[in-house]
Formats: sequence, structure tokens, C-alpha cells
Amino acid sequence: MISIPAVTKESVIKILEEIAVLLELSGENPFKSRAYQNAARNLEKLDKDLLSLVAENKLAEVEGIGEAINKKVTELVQTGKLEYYEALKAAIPQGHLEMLKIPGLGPKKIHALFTQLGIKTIGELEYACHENRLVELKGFGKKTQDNILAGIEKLKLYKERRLYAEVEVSAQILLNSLQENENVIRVSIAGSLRRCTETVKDIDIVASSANPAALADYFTGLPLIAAVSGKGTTKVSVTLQSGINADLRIVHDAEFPHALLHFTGSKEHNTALRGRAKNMGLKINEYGLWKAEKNIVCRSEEEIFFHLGLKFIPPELREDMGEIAAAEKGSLPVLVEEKDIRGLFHIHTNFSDGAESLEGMVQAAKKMGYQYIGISDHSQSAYYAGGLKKEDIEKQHKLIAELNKKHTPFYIFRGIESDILPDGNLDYDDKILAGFDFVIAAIHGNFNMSETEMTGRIKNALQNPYTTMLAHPTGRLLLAREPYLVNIMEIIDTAAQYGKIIELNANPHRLDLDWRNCIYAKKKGVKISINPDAHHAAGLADINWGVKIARKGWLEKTDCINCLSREEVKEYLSRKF
DNA sequence: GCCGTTTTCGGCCCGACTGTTTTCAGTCG
Repeated sequence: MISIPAVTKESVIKILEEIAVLLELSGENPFKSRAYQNAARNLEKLDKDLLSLVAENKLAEVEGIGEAINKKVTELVQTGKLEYYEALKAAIPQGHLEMLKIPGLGPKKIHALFTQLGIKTIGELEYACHENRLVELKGFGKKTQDNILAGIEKLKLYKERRLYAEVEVSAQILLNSLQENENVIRVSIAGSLRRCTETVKDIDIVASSANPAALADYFTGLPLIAAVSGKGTTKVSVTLQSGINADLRIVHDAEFPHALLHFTGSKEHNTALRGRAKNMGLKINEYGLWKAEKNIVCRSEEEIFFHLGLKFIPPELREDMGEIAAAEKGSLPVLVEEKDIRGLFHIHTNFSDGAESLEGMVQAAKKMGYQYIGISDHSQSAYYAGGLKKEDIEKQHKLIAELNKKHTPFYIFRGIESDILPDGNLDYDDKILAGFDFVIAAIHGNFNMSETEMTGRIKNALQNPYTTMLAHPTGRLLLAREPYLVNIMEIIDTAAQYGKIIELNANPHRLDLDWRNCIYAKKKGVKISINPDAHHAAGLADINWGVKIARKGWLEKTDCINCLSREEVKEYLSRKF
């Protein structure tokens, strides 16, 4: 019997999107590529079951799916494979897909590099740049070549790190497997992952065991693991199938809290702790705590901190950013938790570029236990995202009024993600802006301004009486796009002055406002809204990543606007002018 | 490759920016 790999709607969408990219790279008619993109998007929006549509031969009724794509999706669903896709993949060098990540390099230029210089990989491209060979190509020049080289450098740098969210999922699987093993006494994630940094290099796990050899055997035999690069009784290093590296430290149970503290770091935090211990006549390392030659028994991290005269410092705060002084004074923040969140702002629907209907988002948020959501689709100048025209807004507000009746006491706030134009104005007139319960001001274009210009532009937007909050304040995409040039301190100061909220965008690619600046915002009394920026129902769960970063940024529930109850938010928004 | 209609093929979203050109192609959001 032939087993057919499970095909899901998500995997079909992913393959259609990949075909679109491959077609672009192959120099095909760009509209053909777009047809595949459209098909993928329409499937994403579809609220019917894809597999039954195929079974009933009704797939072609879906907008954007004609004869050809219908046939291909059907083949994919029924056989688990798609010949066309495999052939396309085989014909396009893998390196060309990677090259798309280099800013300024698109399908056309990559195609030209291939046909004229035979370049298939990033390595070859880098070499050709060093040989100064790009400058002679039509449409290329010195500047393009320099930009490509700079892009390659950045890419290399990024490659060493991964998004927190991506690694955390794998780490949890490893942790769960270890917890099930009889040779494990205590086990915990350590390292930057435990500290919740926005990007991480690898997974660190600390476990205590009476039988390290057996534990090492068990660990290296886990299904997730692709290769073992080191294996002893105190340390095991592996690479997961996803390419992520993971280290397991195995210690005696008495050493566990010390090893956990040590391997959680950060280096700076540990250095500060050691210095403090020394001043107190103590010695601390990954094996224990000593006074002179005498070992001080600590059964937990709490006890280690206690002997150092400190309250327990949550791992997220261990960055030597003042947490030790605060722990000494007993003034550590009571960090916000996911259960403190009462509602979610910055949610997109299929009125603009979201995949889910407005009511679908309401139902998803209700199911997650929230009291309210704030809908904010894109504004009119965001063409690429189907920004809302005046008529769309009226239609949406009518629908919200109906849904508010239907779903009471759950409440939907009427908002908009309004583009900040280059001069700092929002892209609706005051009359329209006055019709919203809240306005999220956002930069989506004209990134290349000087710091002074960009800072001025955003400050202008913050001074607009209709602006409620500022979206993703630096515009960064982690490991992909640098923040635009902006003086973030000045932005926070302005937000404080005008009583504006700043978003902590919870999308794992953004996590923007940066946690380091959350600390400053809190000090200035600026309220933060932890926003999922969800474009589909599952995206609401991204709030989880935002809360982690908020904690890392010292935020308490009183700092976060969406920890307010429905009635409190209504009151807050009503006194905005 | 899809859609709509003009039923057989042309249009498919747009504007800004950059770096190349010397009037525009490619990239990006």
C-alpha cells in the first residue's frame, strides 16, 4: 500500500506561494505568478474545507482558481505530490531563492546574473562582486554591486540567529521529551531562550540526573535530532532537523540551580552577580555557592538569590539593566502575564489584507476569553493592502454596530491603522478620523529618510489629536530589515508629552517597540499596547510573544493599555481629545 | 494563469524610490 502524505490547506497555500516565487525567478510572465499568489490568498480567506471542496469537485468555484490551478491542487490533494512543482523546483537553483533575501535583488536581476554570469549561489555572487564583474552588466553598476555585497554580509550575520518564536517551539518539544524520561530529575530551558531575547542562536537545556550516560543516549536518540556533534556525560551537542543547534548540560541534582543560573546568563548579569558575591565574601560559579571553603546548600535559584541578599530575579530581567539593584531594594516589577490581557487591538480583517472576516475575528477572540477587540484595517493610501476607502469605513462601522449588539457584552472598538504620510499627516481628513474610537498611526513607506526627518515625521503624527497609538515604532523586521533611522527616545518623550500609547507589536518578526526601550517608555509613563497585528484568526495567539517581550521590558499590567477592562478602555478612549 | 466579455484575447493595483540611464527598469511596500 502506498501511503499518501497528509495534505492540509496550509501546505497547499504554501506550495502555491512557492510556485509564484519560482515562476518569477524563472522569468515567466509576472501575471502568471500573480495568479498563483491570488489563488493562495483566496484559499487563505476561504472558510470552507479545502479537502471536501476537492472531493466534491467544486474547487474551481473559488475565485481565482481556474482550470489549471484546480487541476494542480487536486493532484496535490489526491496524491500528496505535484509534478509541476517538483519540476519547477528542480529547474531553479536553490541559491536563487536565497538571493531574494538580499535587498535590492529581485527576480529580474537574479535572472540576469544567472544568464549572463552563470551565478547560482550566494557564494558565487559574492565572489563575482569582489571580482568587480557586476559593474559591467546592463542595469547594474558600482552602487548596485556595493549594495549587494553589503546585503550578503548582513545575511551572513542574520544566519547565525533565529527568531525566538521559531526556536521556542522546538525547545518545548525537546523539554517535554526530557521531562518524560526516567533518568531526568530536574530539567529546564536555559540561555537566551529562557531570558526571552527576540532572537536566539541556539537552545540551551540544563538537566540533573543520576545516570548521565543513559540520559545522553536518550537525548541523542530523540526523533527531532539530525546530527550529534558532541556527546559526553556532562554535555551533549546536537543539531535538530530544522538546523537549530542544541546543547544539553547534565549535572548532579545538587548543582542544578547553580548550573541553571549560570547557563541562563546573561554573561553581564552573571558578572555582576559574581562581583556582588565577592563583595559579600562569597564565591559563586556554575557548581555552587561558597563562603570561604564552606559550601552553602541552595536547592533552588530563589535560595541562591536569597543568600546574595536579593529577591528572585525573573530570567527575562537578567540583562544587567538594573535588576540587581531593584532586587536588593525589593522594587522588582510585578511583570505582566498573559492572563492579565483583557483585549486585543490592531486586528486586520478581510476588509483590507486580513484573511478572516470581522465576525470570525470576534469569535476567535471570544474563544480565547477576551472582553473586546479593536479592529484596525489599513487606510486608503495602503493600496497594496487594500486600504479602506470612505465607503468601506461606513460599511465596516455598520457591521461593527450590528456585531456589537449580537455579541454583547463582548465589544468591538472601531479603529484604523492610518498611514503616516511623509510630512507626518495621517491619510484621512479630520472628519473621517473623528469617526473612529481609536487610530493607530503607522509608517509603511518612505523609509529612507534621515533620522531628523523621520523623527520629525513621527512626532508630527503623535501630535495629531486623533492619533491614539503609534504602531511598530521602528519598522524593523527581525533578521530581515533594519529599523528605519529614528530617534526613539525623542519619540517616547513626545508620546509622553501628548499622552499617546506606543505599540509593542507582538508579531515574532517585529517585537517592536524593542524591550530595551520599553524600560525607558515605562519610566516616562508612556502606556504600551501589546498588539497582535493579526491578519488571520491564528495570529491572535501571537500576543504570547508580545507578553514575553513586555516582561523583558519590565512592564507590569498597569503599564499595558490592553490589561484594562472593556469599561476602562471605553472610558480611556472617550477622553482622548 | 484567471477573468470577463468585446466569446478569443487583453488586462491584470499603484506610486515612490534607486540606480541606472539620458528616459527607464527593477524593486519594494
